[in-house]
Amino acid sequence: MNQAIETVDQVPRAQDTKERILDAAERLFADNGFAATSLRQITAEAQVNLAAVNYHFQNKETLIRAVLHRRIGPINKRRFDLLDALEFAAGDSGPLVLEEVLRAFLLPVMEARTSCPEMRHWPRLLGRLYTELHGSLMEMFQKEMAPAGQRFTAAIQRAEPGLTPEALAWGLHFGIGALAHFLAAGELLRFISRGTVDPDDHLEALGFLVTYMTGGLRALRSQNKETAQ
Amino acid sequence: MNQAIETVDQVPRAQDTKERILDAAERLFADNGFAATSLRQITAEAQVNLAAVNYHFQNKETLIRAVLHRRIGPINKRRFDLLDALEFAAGDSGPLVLEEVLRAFLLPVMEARTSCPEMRHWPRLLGRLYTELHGSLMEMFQKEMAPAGQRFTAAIQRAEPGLTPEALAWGLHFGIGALAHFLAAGELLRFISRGTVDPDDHLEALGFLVTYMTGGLRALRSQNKETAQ
DNA sequence: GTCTATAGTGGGATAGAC
DNA sequence: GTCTATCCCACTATAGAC
Repeated sequence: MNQAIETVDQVPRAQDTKERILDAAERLFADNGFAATSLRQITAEAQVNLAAVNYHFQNKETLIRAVLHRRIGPINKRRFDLLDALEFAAGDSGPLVLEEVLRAFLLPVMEARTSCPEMRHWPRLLGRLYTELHGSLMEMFQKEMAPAGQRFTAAIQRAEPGLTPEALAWGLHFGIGALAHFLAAGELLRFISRGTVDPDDHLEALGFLVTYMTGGLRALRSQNKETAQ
Repeated sequence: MNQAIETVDQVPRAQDTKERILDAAERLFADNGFAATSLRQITAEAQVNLAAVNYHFQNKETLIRAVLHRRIGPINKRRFDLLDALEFAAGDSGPLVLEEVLRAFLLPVMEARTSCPEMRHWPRLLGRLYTELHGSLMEMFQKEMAPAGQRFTAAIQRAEPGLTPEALAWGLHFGIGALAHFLAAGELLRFISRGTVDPDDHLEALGFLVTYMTGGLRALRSQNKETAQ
């Protein structure tokens, strides 16, 4: 009742304009990509005036930046919480388990789609990000991801000491690619599996991806031992 | 000498207009993506009149289709030749080696960049393809890739009989993602590895990717055994 | 088959009233 | 902060001369 006092007849304006723009942009960018989404589509979906975009954000690039920035922090916060718990449990000298480290990295992205509603577009958005962004946007993203990259690189290193830094970089890159491709083009999986796999079951996907990445990284570690002579 | 008789002062017109458009489009699509590349850029680079595009191809979508179609055949031909050789060597009942099957699938794409000049943009183009194409274009690509998909799925199945069809689909999907991400965003690898890895060395990449995919698929096979009870 | 010219559309951005 | 109206630009596609 209370909440209605100030918003009678304002149903479509319940949220702040700025946030409504971000919400609409997030969904459209995720579904259609950055280049293919026009500001007009965004303002139409947000039920907001076209000029509002240029008022609240200077231009389209800054809007993209804002859309990404809003989500990166919470996702990485969750990652760090999970990794903190693993490291605490392992103590100063105990071992870290590769599967669990990878799960801590991947779970926040996977669960985003289902757990909290306002996060549900992030996975697809992330999938698009890697192939569509260039220049300053990519640099901005790399800067925001650098701390997570460093902490998880170190954790994987600790879990699998046999991995050289080069092999770890390759493995991480391949894993991110597998993740991004699944998030952006999960529907292909329906085709590949002839309908027997449901790509919308993200927890199942998490299990398969953790297994796959673990196997891939351990194989890179073993190969390295062999060629080390 | 002979070849100059008819082409004096025709240096920029040495090639057929249609093919020059395809060449320019291929490079620009690979570098900037499909949506972000304009027909004007293409005709400018091809040193061809703007209207020529709509004369030789009806519209932009058909041009994209033609660019893709021109390369898929030869790549898959090479794949089949390599797989034929493996299957011949293995005979009717002998085993296939997973590493070799994957190498037969990946080598033609990797070597495309370096071996024959006119193929050098295909890898990046392929990387873009999976995340940028929709609807009819994606269907067309799937249709052209279906035979290769079926043959290699069967070969992997033969190499690793323990893999369930579902696990194989997941593994293949992840592997394609790793490949596409490497091809489209290889520069990220420089960043992740802090400059110690050169993503332009495609033969090195092939080795790492074969190892990674092999390890991932074998891990999926083992996991399946465990959960089979 | 190749060109010029242009139609027709939709985009990002802004000026200026309210 | 919000709106209308509009500028200016780039794009795809086509018409029609040569």
